[in-house]
Amino acid sequence: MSPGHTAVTLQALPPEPPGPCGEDHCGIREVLDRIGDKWSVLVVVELAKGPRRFRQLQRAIPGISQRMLTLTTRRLGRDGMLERTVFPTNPPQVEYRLSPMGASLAGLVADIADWSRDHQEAIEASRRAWDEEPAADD
Amino acid sequence: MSPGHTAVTLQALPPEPPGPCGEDHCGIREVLDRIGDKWSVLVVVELAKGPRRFRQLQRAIPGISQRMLTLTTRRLGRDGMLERTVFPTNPPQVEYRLSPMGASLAGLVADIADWSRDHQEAIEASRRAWDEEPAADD
DNA sequence: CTGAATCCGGCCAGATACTG
DNA sequence: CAGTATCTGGCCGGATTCAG
Repeated sequence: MSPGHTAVTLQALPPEPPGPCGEDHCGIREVLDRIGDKWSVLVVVELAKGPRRFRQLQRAIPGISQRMLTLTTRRLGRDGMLERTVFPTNPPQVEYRLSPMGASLAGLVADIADWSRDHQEAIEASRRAWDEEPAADD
Repeated sequence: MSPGHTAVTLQALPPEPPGPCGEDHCGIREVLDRIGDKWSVLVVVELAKGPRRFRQLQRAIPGISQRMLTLTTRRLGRDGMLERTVFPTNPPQVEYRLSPMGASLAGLVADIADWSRDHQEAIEASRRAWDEEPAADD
């Protein structure tokens, strides 16, 4: 992608794809893309407990791969949710900690967690009822 | 996948896959799987304004396909977030409206939207800074 | 230890056509 | 109008390997 590259004859691929952003859900998409993925929430929750190093994070989050942890921390860093500090030791150590905005996000995640807990049983009950009687549209 | 199939000689693939559910983020995953996907939030936001019919929803949410709207409403219905009412008219009409729990979820989504609005600019600024100077690890 | 790079399989979403 | 069925491509996530 050369930056100085201006609209050739590429039959102008739709510049504005499907922008369902007309009223009150504009920034939601971006935030949900961040916290909605598989691992970001877990990283945020873990970092809310205090600064962690790369390996520490990986051990604290069972099942995450190095690749996914790298991508997740990078994206969170790009969005300003966490700060990365490199200690030029040997072996190298990198510390991750939530930025103020990241801490704020952690609070939001905590709210979601509370809501989840409060409704978890109701949701599971609803699913069971739905799965058992397919003809019952509630 | 035959159900009566017990551990052959497949060098025992880990029976407990990746259960990162040990402390406070148990039900979060399920809720995020619901509101984290591409369309559910938009459907909830739209239904928060009042009951809608299928076609109405689709028109209110640019870019969603029939298939995705069907799947989204079905999943939300299975989780008890909305109720479906069929009017045996001609042509048939189906009305969707948020259940009490769905309305509660809408409140949560509103909180997320508020947070998103409050931090949208900061996030974009962070991204711009990140994208322009790759060497700056903040 | 902390990453980057590559390959690859599965799942999800979009497009399309068909039914009641 | 309200859905279902099928095909298909893309993206994401996991495993592995290489580098600083």
